[in-house]
Amino acid sequence: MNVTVKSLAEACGVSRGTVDRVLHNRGAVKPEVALKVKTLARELGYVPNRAGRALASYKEPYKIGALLPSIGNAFFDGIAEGMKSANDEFADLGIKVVMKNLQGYNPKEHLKAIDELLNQGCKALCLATINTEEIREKIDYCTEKGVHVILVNTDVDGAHRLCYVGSDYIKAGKTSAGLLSLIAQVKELNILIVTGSKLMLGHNQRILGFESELETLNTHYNIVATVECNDSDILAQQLTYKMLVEHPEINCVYVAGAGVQGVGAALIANGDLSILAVAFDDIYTTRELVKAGIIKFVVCQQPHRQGYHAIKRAYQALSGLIDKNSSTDFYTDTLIKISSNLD
Amino acid sequence: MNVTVKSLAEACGVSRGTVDRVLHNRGAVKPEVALKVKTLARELGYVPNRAGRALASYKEPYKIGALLPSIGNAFFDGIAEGMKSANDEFADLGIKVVMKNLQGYNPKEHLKAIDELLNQGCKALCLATINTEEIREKIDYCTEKGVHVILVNTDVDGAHRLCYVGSDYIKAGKTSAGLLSLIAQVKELNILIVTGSKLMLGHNQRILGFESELETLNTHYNIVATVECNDSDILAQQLTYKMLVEHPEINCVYVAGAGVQGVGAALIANGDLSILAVAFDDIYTTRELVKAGIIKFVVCQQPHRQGYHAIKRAYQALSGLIDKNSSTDFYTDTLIKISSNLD
DNA sequence: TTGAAAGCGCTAACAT
DNA sequence: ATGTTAGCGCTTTCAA
Repeated sequence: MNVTVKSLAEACGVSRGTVDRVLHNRGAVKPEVALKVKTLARELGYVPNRAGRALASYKEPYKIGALLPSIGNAFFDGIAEGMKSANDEFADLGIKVVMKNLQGYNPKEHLKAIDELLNQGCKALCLATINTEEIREKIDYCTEKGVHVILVNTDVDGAHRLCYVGSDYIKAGKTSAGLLSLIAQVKELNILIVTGSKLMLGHNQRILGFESELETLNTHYNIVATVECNDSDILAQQLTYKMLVEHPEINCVYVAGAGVQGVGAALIANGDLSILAVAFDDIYTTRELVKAGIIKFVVCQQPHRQGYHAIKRAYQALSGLIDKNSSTDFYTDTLIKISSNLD
Repeated sequence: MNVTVKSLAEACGVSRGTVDRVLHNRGAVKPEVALKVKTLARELGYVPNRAGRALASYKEPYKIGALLPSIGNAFFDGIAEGMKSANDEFADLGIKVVMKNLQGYNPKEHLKAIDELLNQGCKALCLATINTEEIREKIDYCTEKGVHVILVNTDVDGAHRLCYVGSDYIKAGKTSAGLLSLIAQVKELNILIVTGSKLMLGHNQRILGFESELETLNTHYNIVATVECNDSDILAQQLTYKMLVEHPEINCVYVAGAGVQGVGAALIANGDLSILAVAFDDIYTTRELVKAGIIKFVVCQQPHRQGYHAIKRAYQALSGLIDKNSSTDFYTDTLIKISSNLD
């Protein structure tokens, strides 16, 4: 038989109410009693029973706030869907997900959105946000207040968060380089890198991993140029086309961020199908380019699973099943997709 | 507010006990009353609350039986681990997984093992078993008795089961062909197929998918020979080596089943590193061959996730959250692994 | 500062 | 054949 609040209370010689107060740090308990309960809980290996908790908190589900810069960015659809299915699955265990959708990466708006989620009474947050000082401070503040913070898809340097759930961007870059080396039939790869933004940690890491693996594998390569398209398809198309014309030696295009559709358009306009173009993530427009053979393969990061898992982690934290110590980062698989295994 | 047993009982004008009897088909209810409860339950959209159920059945967890032919086959380790983590995760929701491990594919032993699980009182079964008539009948019998059957990793033709959880073998074969076509630098692929057994549905489907995709892609190919190694490394090594010597034109080896290590040994002995060898699943020995460049890539099927999901489905069925109609087959992702993304 | 008790949804034993 | 009730583990409110 497992350790329950009741048995723990008996073991401590106090009432269940007192045990509950101690376990949830809501004060009004003599320090020495609190200590006794805490140590005994650890020793006896008390683990809260989810069913009991869910039932008791049924009238007032715990709110989990989710923030996604999803407006106008199809990639986040998958994450949002994953969050939704987790919400449905865990609803009867006493949680409720509150979604907040933003457009783009304006720090002020992100801060405001987080505050709104807090004001709505969210006891846990799943955030896909930006890597700035103010945001980091806000996250630390939440953690201090006892609000569990899970960072989804993009991490924030040095923030005190429960865990990160998302892609391993370095590994994704390496994988891309590995497969490129396998399929390349040229003496030397003359590479054009099209990145989203040099301020985006993930994009930089994809480039880092890419180059490091090319070196590990002794693949002969040469970065002809690196251009920044701000995740805009139009800009991506213009820049790519310009570079292809100016540098006819380019035989490989590496798209590290969004703007894939724009790059595809430039490649089609340019007309040289032997150029090895590779990219990330399988949103609809990218899939079409892979099917058409314009892009040889994409490396993907399971957005649905990221969303699902972020909410699951939040739920587990709220149920007392995990804490800072027992919750490691969760990296989704690095998936290679070619036309034969798209969806 | 959701519809509960209590509110449903009120709506029907009967007691909670009667509603419970109807929902669990344990008789002693007037047919007309039963009908009323059933229709009203559907109309009002009654969904059982897991927390309540878990709590009520806490003393006597529902048993889920799992059967794996895992002895001496490292591939099944991943599935077993997945089952174990699902067991841990759902334990406090009122289930308990009973594992049964067998060696090989002896129908008599499989039938006996299933009977033992039934005798131990399992209310749901997760089976990785064989595609024979007797087994199919046994599965149908279980289903008739109200025991939920989930087939894991390999399906059984025409069996009345709740669902299948596992790989899409056809797609795996296609994916293998697709990537092979991408990396091949020869005019024509002269292929040696090494399969596990022609009696194994999955192996056959991998070959079917493989050939069909090669044709779709207009890849020039020629099947030099197909040999059967009975999933034995020793046999695989002998047969492969013999074929490589007899047919020096072979420039590609397609390993559809187990015995990968044996094929690797033959390739090493043969010494021609330009031969494109591809295989399935990333057990330890296979991983080493990929890292060494002997095997160019493997196509994998997420065994951990299969085990986890099979148990989860069983739990959902036992909780009344899914039934035959609402439970579709679950296909795991078709993962391409090269040396750069082998975890 | 602490204890006692009610109640969440469901099941099963018991009563009618 | 049907209704009633206790109790699973936990939280929270009220009482002391």
